[in-house]
Amino acid sequence: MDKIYEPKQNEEKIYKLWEESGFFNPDNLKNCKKKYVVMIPPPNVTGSLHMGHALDNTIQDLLIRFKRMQGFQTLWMPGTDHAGIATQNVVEKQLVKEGTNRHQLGREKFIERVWQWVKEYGGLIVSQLKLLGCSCDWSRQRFTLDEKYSQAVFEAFVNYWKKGYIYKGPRIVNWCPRCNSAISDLEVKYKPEKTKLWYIKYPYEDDSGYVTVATTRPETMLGDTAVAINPNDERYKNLLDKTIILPVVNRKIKFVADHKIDMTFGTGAVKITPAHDKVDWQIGKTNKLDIINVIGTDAKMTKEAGEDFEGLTTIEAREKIVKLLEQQGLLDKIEDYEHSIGYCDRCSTTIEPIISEQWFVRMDELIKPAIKAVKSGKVKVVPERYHDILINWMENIDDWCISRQLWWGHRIPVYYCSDCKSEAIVSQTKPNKCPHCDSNNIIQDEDTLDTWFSSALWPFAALGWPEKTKNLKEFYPTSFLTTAKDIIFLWVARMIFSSLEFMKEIPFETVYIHATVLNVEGRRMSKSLGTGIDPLELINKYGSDATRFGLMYMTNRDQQAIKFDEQTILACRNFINKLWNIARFIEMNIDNNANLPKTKIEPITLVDEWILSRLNEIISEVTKNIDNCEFGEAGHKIYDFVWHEFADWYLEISKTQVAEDATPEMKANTLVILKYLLKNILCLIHPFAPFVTETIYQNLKDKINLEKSENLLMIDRWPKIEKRFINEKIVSEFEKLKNIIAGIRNYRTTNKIENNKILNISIEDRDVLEYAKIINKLAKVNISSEVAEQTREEIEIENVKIKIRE
RNA sequence: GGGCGCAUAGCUCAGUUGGUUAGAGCGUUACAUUGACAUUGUAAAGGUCCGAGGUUCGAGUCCUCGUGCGCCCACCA
Repeated sequence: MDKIYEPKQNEEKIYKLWEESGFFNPDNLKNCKKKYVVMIPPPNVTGSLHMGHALDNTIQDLLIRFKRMQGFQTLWMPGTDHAGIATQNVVEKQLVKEGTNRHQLGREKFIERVWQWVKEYGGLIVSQLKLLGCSCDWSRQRFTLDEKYSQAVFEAFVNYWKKGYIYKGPRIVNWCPRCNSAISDLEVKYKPEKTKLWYIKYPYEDDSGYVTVATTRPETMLGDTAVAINPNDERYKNLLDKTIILPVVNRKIKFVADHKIDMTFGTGAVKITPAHDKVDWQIGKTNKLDIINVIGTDAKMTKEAGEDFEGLTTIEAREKIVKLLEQQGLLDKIEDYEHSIGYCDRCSTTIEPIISEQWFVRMDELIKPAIKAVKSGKVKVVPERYHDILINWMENIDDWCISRQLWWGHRIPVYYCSDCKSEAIVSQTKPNKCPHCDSNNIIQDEDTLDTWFSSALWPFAALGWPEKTKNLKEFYPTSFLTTAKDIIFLWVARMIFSSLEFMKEIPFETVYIHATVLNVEGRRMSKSLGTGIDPLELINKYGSDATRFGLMYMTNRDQQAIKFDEQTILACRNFINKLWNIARFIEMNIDNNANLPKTKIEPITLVDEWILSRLNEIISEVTKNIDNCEFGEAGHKIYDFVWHEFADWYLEISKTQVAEDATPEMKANTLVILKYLLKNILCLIHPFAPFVTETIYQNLKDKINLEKSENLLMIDRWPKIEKRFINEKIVSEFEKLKNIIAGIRNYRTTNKIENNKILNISIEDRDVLEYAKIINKLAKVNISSEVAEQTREEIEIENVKIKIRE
């Protein structure tokens, strides 16, 4: 074994060894009593490993390896997501570079192009997960646009349709003019922006005055069809019957009363544009107002906006209208104002609320069992605080807009007859002819489904649903899911209700929402801002194990953010190396004493008993910590125990126990304990740092195993707690000895005693004298029990008098 | 507007049900180098536990208010 552990020389080799062993695949794990299943949050096929993935997947691999060693039949199901908008965007950008676009290419050719891209680059994230050491069952890997998976998606759609949950209709949606598609509420990100609040006078028809409305978007007034006030507002109570003349357009509009109106904002009177504002749309609906679309899908003013405005951008129209109002003396005042404007999560284009025909899933019925499952704790949410957040969202859920005007994705399985124009035909496959008129002039709906519609089915569709596959039967429901908090609603909630709908069963028992990895300044890691740290660089620099261990070391169960500090990874790299050298030291001692085979553990000395007790306490605590998602705590305990108890104390003291003057019995016993400790430590560390532990194990398995064991550490048994070794009294007694040694060391330093000088001291305490050999070695002293005649100084540690002689 | 989280050493964080002298890693300082490891060892310095009030024999820990930072949700015209 080399002096220093070199990750690069071992990681690839070891990963190959694991893969070839077949034990990532649960079918090859024999004699398992229970199952443990984790579905990977399928990364976007366009993705490249970032810090969030590194954390997310380290947690999953840690648990899978932990459970596998505990004898569970473990399945970690991998896959990638076709990621509608993201992937389409990537390929569209390529096309722009080539001087063309998707419309020139046409739908079919474009999709072909995307598939080509996926085949060429889609495997990147998977190869990166392997570098991280992920023990997924790659033989089961799925892609959300696989043929079989697509069938599941269509099955789900048809199912919802048959139950009356799916409807198509005009509704106000968040429209991204760049993507040329509707997006769901969850895909809109809001940013505060400084703007103006324009106060506009709307005159009454009878010339008796005017009502002033305040707006941030004067251009939308072209589509106004009412002015709303709060029914309790005294100021407007007697004006409700008045007819208003909408300036510029000169349309007659009326007052409506609605409780949604905040009397304290602006003038308490609000212009209502049902076609271009969500609230207005709702008010329009309850009051049966006309809808006038003045902004088109290209974010430009439409024909309905009038010929003076048609074709203008919203900003141009705004300027023109403000000018007109000013000329007509209808602009009351302009105030500075700050409010939030919505942007497309994918491309940061300003969202335009417009009315369009979209497909929706009615949520009121579907969500009920999901709420129940979470409330009852059948699905356990960790950390606890997300429980209420999730419930609250589910209880206030809106219908889900599932159609996207994209080409890359699952095309909506709805067909229309071009001849008889009868109602839509919903079918998993394209019908040969129209059931009404027998025409074979059938066309499919142009839209595709929201990517999250398919991801929502992941826990069971990836296992083969709707077919009753062996996989589905064996591995559903799953055990654990972990993900970032930003997709709790987008994904987690939707998996829960989809699973309850189609499987009549929860998708996972526990969902763990881990922290977000921020940089050390507490900012979001972002590629475009250059504030990110690339986990692959860390793996390259410090090794996969150090990266994993470091990430776990800084993760606390309930924390919401991790301020990522590279120093921790460095510290963990050193820890990995420490472990390596512990193994080297033990190997050296085994080799030096090859003539002393022994397999029974019989602690002789206090230190023996102490380390055995401590190890078993640590095993017990770490096991509990991991089961409770307390990965950081488990990591700290392992780190501290291995380095600062086992290496610093036991290993140092063991040197006296295997020294030449030690009895063969003492030597043999010490060796057994060293082997036992090393084996157990390797097991404990393996889920955190699989490569180095497996490397050491492959080097030393024949030397350190006390009983029959597996060829791979990966499938070896998780340490069993040996209660007989736990002894608190011994531990506190050893603590006393440690303190005495530390006290003498401290005396040496503060008195500037040269490092290589052996200090003569006397101790009369008989209990302490028993450990004279150890104290002599570790504190560089020479203890004598005789009463000292010449004493330079007397110190007292732990009630033990220590006389320092010349 | 509603909700959640955080604030402890120069930096990143632990601190369990309130209980002696508040801990760790990194960094800093001093000393140590041929037998596991300098990616090391030993020791040290370093803290008004954000502020104010309260409960208590006792508060980093519990309560109230405030300040600063971060996050989420919402129909902020």
